[in-house]
Amino acid sequence: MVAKRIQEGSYGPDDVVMPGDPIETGRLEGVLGFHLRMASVAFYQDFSAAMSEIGLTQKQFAVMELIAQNPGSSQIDLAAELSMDRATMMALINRLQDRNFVERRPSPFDGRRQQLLLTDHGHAVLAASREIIAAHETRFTELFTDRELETFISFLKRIYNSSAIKRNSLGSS
Amino acid sequence: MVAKRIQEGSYGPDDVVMPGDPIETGRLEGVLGFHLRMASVAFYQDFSAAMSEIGLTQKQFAVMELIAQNPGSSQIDLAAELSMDRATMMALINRLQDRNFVERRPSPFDGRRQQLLLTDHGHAVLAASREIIAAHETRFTELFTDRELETFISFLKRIYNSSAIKRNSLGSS
DNA sequence: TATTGTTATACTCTATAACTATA
DNA sequence: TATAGTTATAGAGTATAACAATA
Repeated sequence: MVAKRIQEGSYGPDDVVMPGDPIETGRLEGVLGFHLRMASVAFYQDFSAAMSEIGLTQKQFAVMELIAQNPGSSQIDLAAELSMDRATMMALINRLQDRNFVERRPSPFDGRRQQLLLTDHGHAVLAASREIIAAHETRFTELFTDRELETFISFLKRIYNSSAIKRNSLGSS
Repeated sequence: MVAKRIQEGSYGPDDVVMPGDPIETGRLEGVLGFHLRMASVAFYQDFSAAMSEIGLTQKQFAVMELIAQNPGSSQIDLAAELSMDRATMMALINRLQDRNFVERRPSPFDGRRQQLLLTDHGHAVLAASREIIAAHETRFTELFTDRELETFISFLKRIYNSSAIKRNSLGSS
């Protein structure tokens, strides 16, 4: 390690780390959002590697599970459930439709809506995905006891069910 | 609610959800990765809203904190620390450099490397960001006791420090 | 007027591949 | 040969704005 006598704008040769020095996380160590993001990235990377053959992303898989569980639901419904934008969901569904995983049908109840349904192919892909994802999940859940996992998930839910976002958002237009 | 008698490929009018029906998460309820992603999205959205004026992303902020803590470190060092790709880090640093937050200097120790440093402006922006982010963090951390928070962070670290990714990855080329 | 879908646009993150310079 | 940076390219998520059709 090298002594760091850092003052803004004045770095001398002795003030910088040397090649090979370990990176110190410093202030980030106490930042919940940082650890959450790192964990999310780790999960994402393992998911992507596991699903590389099928080629579904986490969001796409979640959407297909939701459509399977709630056939006939609309893009707006799913977007709201996943905290996504309308236009983002539109693009996501387009990709799933292009691959013949998902079908749009005009809603008989509301002319503005489209019912979303899985195709036969979509059901088959979802079934195959579930197996791969079960193994992927296990690689992480095995790091915890059942009780820890329950606590962990309750903490995560506390984050995304909180009203922090609404309190902070400006309501949009 | 509507009875669902779902069989693959055969949906009748009574097999679908009605407009207004709540979306059920179904199988996703037991998927750790789903809850982790939802929490991460909630954090991300609050972060973005809070930082809209400054316009730093979570990753950009983390990189600036790491450079502040480890002046002179290289893109490769930071990329490895944050589980990012070389090219991704390159693009990220380019953006920070274009905004005059970060400076690249040829390393005196290794001709292949560039030392990364914050500019004076970068230090000022980082200081302002820290205050905003402290408020953002509090909106979530106040949902937990100190002890819960400690447990929560230890769980998240267990995820991203695990060897699950390496075990699953194909080693790349 | 409000809602849903749609289209267009733009930025960021992510990753791969290939190239250059250096070790 | 391996490493660090660089460039080009591409796909995905994210968001905003604007428009059409419908409620």
